Amino acid sequence: MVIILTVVPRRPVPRRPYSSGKRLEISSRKRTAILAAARAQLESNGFLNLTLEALARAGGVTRQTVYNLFGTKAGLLEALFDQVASGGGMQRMRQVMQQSDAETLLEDFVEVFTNFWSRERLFVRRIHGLAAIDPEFGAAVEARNRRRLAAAARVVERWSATHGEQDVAGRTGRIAVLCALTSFEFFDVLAENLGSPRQAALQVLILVKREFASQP
Amino acid sequence: MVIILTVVPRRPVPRRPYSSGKRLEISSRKRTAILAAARAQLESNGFLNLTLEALARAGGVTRQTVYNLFGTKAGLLEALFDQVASGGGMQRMRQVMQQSDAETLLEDFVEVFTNFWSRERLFVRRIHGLAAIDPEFGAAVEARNRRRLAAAARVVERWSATHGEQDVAGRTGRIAVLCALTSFEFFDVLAENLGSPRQAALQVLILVKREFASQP
DNA sequence: TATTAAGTTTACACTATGTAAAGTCAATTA
DNA sequence: TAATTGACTTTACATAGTGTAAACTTAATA
Repeated sequence: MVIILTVVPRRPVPRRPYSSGKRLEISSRKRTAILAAARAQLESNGFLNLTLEALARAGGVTRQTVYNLFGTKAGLLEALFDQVASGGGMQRMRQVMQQSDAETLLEDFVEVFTNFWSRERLFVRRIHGLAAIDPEFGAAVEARNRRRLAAAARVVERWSATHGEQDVAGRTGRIAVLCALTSFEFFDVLAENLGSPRQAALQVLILVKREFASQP
Repeated sequence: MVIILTVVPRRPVPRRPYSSGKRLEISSRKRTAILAAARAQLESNGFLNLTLEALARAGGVTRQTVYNLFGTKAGLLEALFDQVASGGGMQRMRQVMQQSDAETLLEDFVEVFTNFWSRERLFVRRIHGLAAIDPEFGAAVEARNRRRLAAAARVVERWSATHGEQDVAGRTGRIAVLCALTSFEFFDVLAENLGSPRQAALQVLILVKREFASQP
């Protein structure tokens, strides 16, 4: 007869409330420090040489603390990804989409992305690279791209409504082109070849306007 | 007193010739099998889950054989990269660049790349992704991109010569745009959004032609 | 002042890369 | 045909990184 003992709870049930405060602040500061270190490391040395050991050292904590805060390496990257995306000006998208004038909407749409790609260029390059080599991670990034596609669709529809043109086929094509022209990958290659992100942003706007001025 | 013995040579100097033949064939077949397995693995499961152990199993050899043949994991990837690049139709570039008619040259230039990106899409995506996350590997890929930039420059110059237009500033801008429009990254995003590589290739050609028809 | 939770310390299991050296065996050559 | 050769295997080991577990430390809180 086999007797299986129940697992002993590691942390006893608390018998009186304890909502931290100062301790949570310290914890949060460490969290921020680790994320900052991860970002710097990722941008300078790339992903393959990014070790949690070095990260913990740079953040002034132990490797175990990193695991306590983020669970796994992938979890840490996700957290970093979210932090940059939310803090990087992507929330301006909402205001922009409220824009009523179709022409201004288009210009602002382009500007929001070229701005973001420009400021977070190295970081986004690494993240998208990671998505390209790893299917699992790629799925997470693809979800965000779909949101951009949806936004692009609304921009095109707004445009078509005021300019009263384009059949459905032409419209979907235009959405795809707008999406591709405002993609990070296109921006990055363009910036590389033109020598500066500023020039690339201008060029993207020119190409987008040309696309919308064309008659299919 | 410490006595250090000299290292015994592991493989004695051969005292009679021995140029294999059939054995080299077997070796070469195994090499091919390993590369094929690496490619399949890379395309389906990505880079992070690519282990030399699984590769060796798939190729029907030992892990040590992989090391004998390719040195390291990076060496194996380089070999695979070279194999695909040389065998994938990239050598057609030379013929294309001989083309005298500027219009046809431009069209063929675009076609060579969209063809290649189309056929080797997943593979190139992984390789470029790897270049994006790892600075060291990135340098190797960048060298190839510079070659494409040089080729694009020649195409633009040929065009400007026959069409007798464009100042130097306009020409360098056009080179950058041509390069960006024919880049893999742009093609990949476009194919994703349009639903097929075929459509993407057509769209790239349209955009390139529009760029060259424009007056700056 | 006892309790609580965050963080540290220490230890371990597991996986993967890379190196080293002895052993196997079929193809080659004298 | 028999010794030689070299590609491959087998076995072993070193190193590095990820991830888990549990006991211990310490400062903030009730």
